[in-house]
This record gives sequence, C-alpha cells and structure tokens, in this order.
Amino acid sequence: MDVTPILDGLNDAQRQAVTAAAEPMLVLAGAGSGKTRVLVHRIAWLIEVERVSPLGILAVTFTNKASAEMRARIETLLNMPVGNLWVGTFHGLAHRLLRRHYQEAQLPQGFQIIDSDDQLRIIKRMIKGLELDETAWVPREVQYFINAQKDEGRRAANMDDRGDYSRAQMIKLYQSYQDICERSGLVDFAELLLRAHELWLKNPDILGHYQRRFQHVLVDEFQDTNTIQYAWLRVLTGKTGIPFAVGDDDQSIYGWRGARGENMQRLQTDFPGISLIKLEQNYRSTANILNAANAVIDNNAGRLGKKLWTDDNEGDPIRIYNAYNERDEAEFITARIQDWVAQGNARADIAILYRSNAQSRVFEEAFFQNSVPYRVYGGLRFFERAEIKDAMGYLRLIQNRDDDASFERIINLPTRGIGAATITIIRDCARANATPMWHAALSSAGGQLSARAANAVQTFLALIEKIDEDTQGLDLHEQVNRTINQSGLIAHYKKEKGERGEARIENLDELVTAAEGFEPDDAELELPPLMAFLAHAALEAGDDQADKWEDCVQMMTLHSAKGLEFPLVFMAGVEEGLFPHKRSINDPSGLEEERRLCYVGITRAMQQLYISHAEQRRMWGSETYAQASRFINEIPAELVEDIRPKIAVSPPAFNSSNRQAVRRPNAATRSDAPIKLGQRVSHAKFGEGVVMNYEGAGPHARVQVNFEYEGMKWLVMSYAKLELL
DNA sequence: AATATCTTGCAGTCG
DNA sequence: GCAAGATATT
Repeated sequence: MDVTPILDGLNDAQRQAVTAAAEPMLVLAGAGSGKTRVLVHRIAWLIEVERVSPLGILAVTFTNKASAEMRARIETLLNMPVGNLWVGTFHGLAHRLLRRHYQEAQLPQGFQIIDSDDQLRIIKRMIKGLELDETAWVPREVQYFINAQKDEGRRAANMDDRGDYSRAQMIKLYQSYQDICERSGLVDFAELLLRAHELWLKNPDILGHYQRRFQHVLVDEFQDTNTIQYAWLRVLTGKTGIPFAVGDDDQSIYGWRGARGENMQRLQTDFPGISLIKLEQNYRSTANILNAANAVIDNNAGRLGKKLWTDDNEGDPIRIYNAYNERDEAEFITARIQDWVAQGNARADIAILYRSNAQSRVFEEAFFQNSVPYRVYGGLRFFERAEIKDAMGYLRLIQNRDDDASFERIINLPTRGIGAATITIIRDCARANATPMWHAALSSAGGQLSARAANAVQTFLALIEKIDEDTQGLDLHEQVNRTINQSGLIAHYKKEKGERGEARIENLDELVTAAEGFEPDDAELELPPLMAFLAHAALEAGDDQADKWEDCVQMMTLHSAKGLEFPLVFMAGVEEGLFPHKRSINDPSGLEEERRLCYVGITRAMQQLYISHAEQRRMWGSETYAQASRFINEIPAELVEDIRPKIAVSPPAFNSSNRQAVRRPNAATRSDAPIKLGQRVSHAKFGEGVVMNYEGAGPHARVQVNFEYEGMKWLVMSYAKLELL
C-alpha cells in the first residue's frame, strides 16, 4: 500500500492527527494551519489504509461551499468518486434524514423548507392575526426568541414561563408559530436540526441503524456547533462512534446564532480519553500578518491557548489607511487594486472584507466607474429576490397545497381581484377550523365570501390546479417555464415600468436556466425533481450564481470569508461602532466575538493586508463620524505603516491616533477642485479645521469643515472666506 | 379593489 | 438611500 500521497507534505502534528488510531480526537487548529487538509487526509487514510468503507463515514461542515470542497478534495486525493460517502452541512444532512424518514418525523411527504425571510413573514401575519400590538411584540424579536429556543432544543410545550407574563406570551407565540408550520407542512432552518434530533430520540431503531453505520463522524469548524447540533452529534456517536472534531476557538464567530464555543471543552468532558492535537504552524501568512493577528486575539480572555507561528519571512507591514469618508476609502482601495493588477497580479487574488453587507455598495460604485470587475458574495442572493420567491411560491403551492406562506404570497399576485378583506376572511376561516388556507378557500370560507370575491378565489384555485395538471410529467425547467408564464408573473412584471421590470424578467428567465442546469446532489437524487429543486433553493439560496472563472475582485463580509485565503486583503470600515459593531460594544462577550472576527479577517491575508477606516461615513442617508477601531490600536506599531493622504504639515488635532504619518504626496490628488479633501483651512470665527467634504464647484460650492473647537459645519465658499493653510 | 404617493423602518453576521 | 408597508386617491 502506497500511503505517500496521503502523508506527503504533512508536518508532524498533521500526520499524527491523520494517522491516529480509531479513537476520539479533537484537533485544535489555528487559522491557516491546514485544518481542512487534515480532515481530507484523515478520511482518505481511513478509507485507503484502515479499509473503512466510505459508507461508514460521516463528514459534517457548516457551509455548502465547505462540503463541496471537501468532497472534491477527497476524490482528488483518492483519485476515485466516493458517492456513498456522506459529506454535508448540518442542515443538508438533517434534511436528508427527514426526507428519508418523514413519517417517523411526523412530517408530510411534501414538506417545504422556509428561509428566515419566509419565517419572518409568517410571524408578522401571525401577530397581526392574533391582534397583538406589533410594537410590543416585535416580529424580529419573536423570531429570534423562537430560533434561540429551537437552537437549544426546547419546545414550547416543555417551557416554563417562570411566572413572567412577557415570557409566557413569547412561549404562546412560539407554539402558535409552530402550529402554523405544522398545518402548512413548513420547516424552518432550526426546525430541520431539532426534528432530526428528535427523530433519533423517538425512534431507537432508526438511531441504531445510523449509529451502526457511521462509525466515524468527522466535524469541521467544531467551534461553530450550537447546542442542538452538538446533541445530534453526541446521540449519533453514542457509545461506539468515534468523533474526529476540528476547530479553532479563536474563530468562533457565530455566537449570535447559538454557536457554543464551549462545545470544544464539552467534547473533552464527554469523551474523557479524547486525544488533543494542536496545529500551530501557519502556512498561509507572512510573519507580520500573523503577529498582528496574534496580538489582537491576545486581548481575549479564556482561550484554549495556542500560538500560531510561521517559517515565512516578515513580509510587508500592515498598511493602515485613514480615509476622510467611505468614498475616499473606496477610491484608495481602487487605486491600490489597479496598482496590483498593473504589476501583473490577478484580481481574483484580492478580497475586500467588511463587517456588514451594506458596505459593498460604495465599492461597487467605485469599481463600476473604474471598470474593475468584481463579485459580491452574500447580500441579496438569487433565491431571495422577490420575483424569484413569487415564482417559487407558485411551484411550492403546486407541490404542496397546504403551504399557507406561499398561498398568501401569490393569491393576489398578479392582482386578480382578491383584496385584503377577502384574504382576511379566508385566513380567519382557516384558523377557526385549523385547516390550511387552501382548504378554507375551496369552500369560499364556508360561504362567507361575496359572490364576486368567491368567484375570484375559485379562479385562483383553478389556475393552480390547471398549472399542476399542465406541467405533470414535464422536465423540471419546462415545468418552471410554464409555471411562470401561466401564473401571469411574466406578464405582470412586463407591465412594471423601467429597468426594474426588465431585470425581474431576466431573473425569472434565469430561474428557468437554473432549473435546466439543476443537478441534484446525491441526497436530492432520492426526491422528485421539483421537490429537490425547491429544497435546494431554500438551503443554498443561490450563492454560487456568478461566473467563477472571470478574474474579478472578491467582496464579502468577514463572516463569509472564514475558511478562505487571499494574497491581498483589504479590511474596510474598521471603525468603532461599525467594527466592533455598536450592538456588541457594551457586551464583553459580544466584543470578544467581534475581536475573533477581526482575527479571522487578518488571518485571511497571505501577503499583504490593508486596513482602512473612514472618519466620516454615510449611513442610512445621513453622515456619521467614527474613530479608528480599537482593534487597529491592538496591532503593535512596529508591524504597521500608516498611510495618510494629507498634505497638511501640522498633524490634525482631532485625530487621536499618535502614529507617525507617512507622507504620500500623490494620494490626495483629487480632480482639480480648488479645495481638497483633508485641506486644512482657517475661518475668521470658527478657527482651524479640516475639509471633510464638498458639493458643487465655484463660488456656490459648499464645503464641510471639521473645526477643532466648533465641530462639523457646512459652509458656502463665497461667504466663508476660508484661508487655506 | 387597484394604483399612486407618502412614511417608516431598516442593515449585523448565516444555513 | 432603499424597499416594504401604510395611507390617500381614483
């Protein structure tokens, strides 16, 4: 047996983990230490050397991307397809189990998965239907409450209100929401996991089957598991299963969705003899980048303790850019990207990382203007677009008439004479009889509808039946195509004026193309095509729609960057209030999670890292002002090179940073405006200040100046008589 | 009931 | 600065 390809190029710690005996193992793997590599090689080792059947191995990841990549790497390494090896996300695997055992899980065969947007809509309608005050019972908070309970494995029926009225009401809402889902055959993301767990607990025979089958359970990003995911894994491994968990407590950034970094410690208590291996050698970043990351994360308490090191040389300093505003920041980054590309490097090697999706906008504008190809990850994804959801609403109703969420979404879209009043009657009737709305509509809400309304409703029902009938037996894409046409959605959006309508039609066309190119993965192969397609849409949301092959700059949030690496990284908007986010700033554990997020960001960079922050930023249509993030100050000064485009000789007084500025005469050149951003000026009354912004040109131009003592003011040039300093 | 116009809330991160 | 929801208008 030649094991060379499996062991080649592994360091001691990695090889130890890969070749370990069949016993529980926890691998504490720092960023860039070859975490995925160890997992992939471990699986290859089990199959090739230990002669474990691929059937006996379960590999769990968090993202679809990670599981696709893992399978691909395993197959490359083994040089053969391993279709019977289960690799998937927690949600994907739970879904697969629930489809296989829908009866034991007490789900209808055609159950549908809803995303958080659908969930929120259901909750909103429910609150309205119960005639509760929406300001007292905020839909978002109710949603958060419900999901948090599910993440912890709690059902409304088993919850104690602790004599607290508001808690009691929340529990009632949780129950009521659950009733709606049951009636409609809908399952939300958290429900997938909870149901899959309950499926095993309630059906020892099914559990026994999977326990016998999956002797080896490998988990990536273990620090991100939440309570229910941990419980699910724990139940599966039982007394004989062998967990192989890989994680990094310093990269635990999903606390807000219930992740428990403590699960790493818990695994050690649950499996007392578990082996612990630390991977501390980083193969990704320069020493400067790594040292910066280590210095930042060192400010967190209660870490499992590991120190990343590298053989790599120091590399370039971390470059900090202090921008005037977000446009300046974007222009600076655009210029640096153009330099990088001019030196013969690839755009695809560049990532712009930011804290929130909304920040992508400014960059998109700047890149568009400068013809820089880019790709934005996340944000509004394909299957989350309104028109796509409308089309999916029809498809879902065809698949499952009980789906109230879809029913309400499309009953009057396009408008067909069914107004709010009619829908309310149907909804109330459905609730009174605890039936799906489709059923209530069939009887025209027990005859409560006016003749005209009843007629319109029956026409709608007939339309759905007709589409169902007409599309029976057609290929999936033809089914989708017929549906969007017969539903009248295409005609409806054609009437919508402007580019908006056109874009929507294009997206609907793209939906047909997506259906045409849809290849169910092996779990989905077991399902009818339409059902597989709908489930796929809910679980994947269309992340990888864009052209991967084009050489373009990659833009994404810090969260979605985890697991990736780029030669050149820009971290933008690193400001107090934005990063760390203002909602976490006063909460010590929240702040530590932000810091871990910063650690994740820094460690994405291989060769060069730029961190930028803007003094002024337009948010929700108005200006905000912020200081450089505390995280920037946590990076040792000797690793840093400050870049300031200020021509000003005297240092700006309002800037708290005390680093030495590096002069860059060219960076500030901004068109031929008489006044430059960052220009120091003096005003007879207000004293000295710095130009932060301007509008227009000539004598009518207005400039915004940040005065040392008077603060921010807008001035008209022709009156202000500013003296340039 | 449909459409036009105004107001409000939003955007913190994901499957 | 935008989209969904509320309100006004037809």
